[in-house]
Amino acid sequence: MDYEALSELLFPHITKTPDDFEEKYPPRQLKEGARVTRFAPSPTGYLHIGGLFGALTDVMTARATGGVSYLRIEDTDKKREIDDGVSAIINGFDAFGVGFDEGVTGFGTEAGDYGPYTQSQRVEIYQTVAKDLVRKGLAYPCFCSAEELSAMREQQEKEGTAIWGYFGKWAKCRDLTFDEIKERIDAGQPYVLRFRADGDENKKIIFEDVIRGKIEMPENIIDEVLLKSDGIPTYHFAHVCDDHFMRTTHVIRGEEWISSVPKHIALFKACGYKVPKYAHTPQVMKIDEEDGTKRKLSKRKDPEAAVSYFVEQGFPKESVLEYLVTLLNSNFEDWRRANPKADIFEFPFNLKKMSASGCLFDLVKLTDVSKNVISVMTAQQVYDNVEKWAKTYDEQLYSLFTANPDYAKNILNIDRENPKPRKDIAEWSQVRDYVAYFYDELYKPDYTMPDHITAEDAKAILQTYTEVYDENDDKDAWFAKIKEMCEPLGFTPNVKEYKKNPDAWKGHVGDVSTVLRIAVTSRTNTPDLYMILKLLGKEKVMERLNKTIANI
RNA sequence: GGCCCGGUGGUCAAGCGGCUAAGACACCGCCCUUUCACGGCGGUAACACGAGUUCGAUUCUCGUCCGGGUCACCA
Repeated sequence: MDYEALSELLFPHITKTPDDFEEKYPPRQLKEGARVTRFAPSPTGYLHIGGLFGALTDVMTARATGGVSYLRIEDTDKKREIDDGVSAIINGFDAFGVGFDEGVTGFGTEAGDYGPYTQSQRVEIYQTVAKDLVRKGLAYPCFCSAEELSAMREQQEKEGTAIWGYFGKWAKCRDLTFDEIKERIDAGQPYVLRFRADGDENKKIIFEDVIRGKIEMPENIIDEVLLKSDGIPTYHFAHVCDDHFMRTTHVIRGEEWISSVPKHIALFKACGYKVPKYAHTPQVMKIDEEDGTKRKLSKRKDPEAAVSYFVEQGFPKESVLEYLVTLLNSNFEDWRRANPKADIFEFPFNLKKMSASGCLFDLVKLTDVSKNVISVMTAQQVYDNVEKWAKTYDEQLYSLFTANPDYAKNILNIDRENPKPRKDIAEWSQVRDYVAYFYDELYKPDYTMPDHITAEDAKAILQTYTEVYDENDDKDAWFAKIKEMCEPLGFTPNVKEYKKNPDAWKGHVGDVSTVLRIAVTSRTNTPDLYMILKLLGKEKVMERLNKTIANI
């Protein structure tokens, strides 16, 4: 077989050689140990939490080693592609402040010297490499139809062959003569380009996965499709060409790719390229509500898998990132305690410390992380975040806040500057309820008093308070007045005294405060009541006290 | 079915041949406290199972079981 002639027959339009691209994309000049990583999604839907998880792994690996991370769009399957797939990905990352050093940066824009970073624009590269492979006798055209292929597969299942696929005696087009090929091509018969595998199924290939250690698998014997009938590469071939010419050092991807590593290594070797290091990450799972089993988060079944879910719920981006990094490297939480103010991307992330087993996405833990994140924000930061969130997700809250930003900030600042700030808020969507009693528009009065307080006592407490209430009191004076009220009403100002002798009193100062609290906020639990009264102002406080007295 | 990955408390996880088997979240109790929250202290709770190697296995090997992945002109 004259492979040279075959390569010209198949790729008459390709005039470049792989060397031209070697020159165009020279090895990167980076310091020792710097890693080049990439996140390579296909634009088939919204960005989901697993994607964020993977991208974070790429970006943090590059940052921690002084390397480069880039975003490559794998749009080689036009059937599955959706219209705004690329923007969904870009916007998703933007929303979470995850930035790549190179690659696609927006619709039709990109940065970096190793582009284009969109596979559909790299067809010349793939075909140049493919032509070279044909010239070397390492690839051949295959004219088998989809029907023939599925018939082959059925036959293999029936015969119980250990391996399914296009190989050995099943590879009907493997040894076609030049004339046979030419005849079919001239007849316009469609074909794919297949790799001529030379692996031995009885031999093992061993590679070192950065996360999992040694993995041993049978050599690849399948004549994998390199170029589809439209001349577009398959994932496998594009992966090899792109990660070579983009000079990727570490291929970080989901564990579903482990089984195709022998294929990829064989391809890298056939092309004469250095094999990159592989790191196969664990999958993010969830418990299936129906059967209670652990399973991979699914785009279709799990709305919370979409990154937009967290945006809608109002989780700050920092919270989601912090939580995800605790999943990535469990020593992150220790680092965070030691470096409470540091930027998350300064964390010395280590791929090797990643767990190999799949982890459940734990919303409860996220909530805890988020409360901590929000608790150290300033009132201004919280306000800005809430304003931005509410603008799209809670119009009423937005207009209440923006009508009087200072009032809102003062509310959000209650107890916030304490050495140990409160941790009430995990998601911005909770703010509405948190501030409800500060706004008449949101306030739902509820005059229910605790069971052990009679209506008469509650009325007496409130009546007395209206008489002594002075909005100019400082906190000490204010509380002193409440204590003074106690004894004449049959309550003790001393909680310990009450516990010692509960039968002697109707209750203690805490109960008096509770009545007051309920009258003003309709809640038994609130932050500092003094500040609440202060912010509400005399007029509104008196109004609520009187209404409560009238309605108990 | 073949091949591969994984399996430490409810969850995330340290641990790499000898430990009373860390820590975080959740849960429970106590303390602090005008409520709640915060904070402090304490508690319940785990090495899937069976062989083997070894003086000694959570750690190494094999098998079983369970969970996951993969075997497309999808990525």
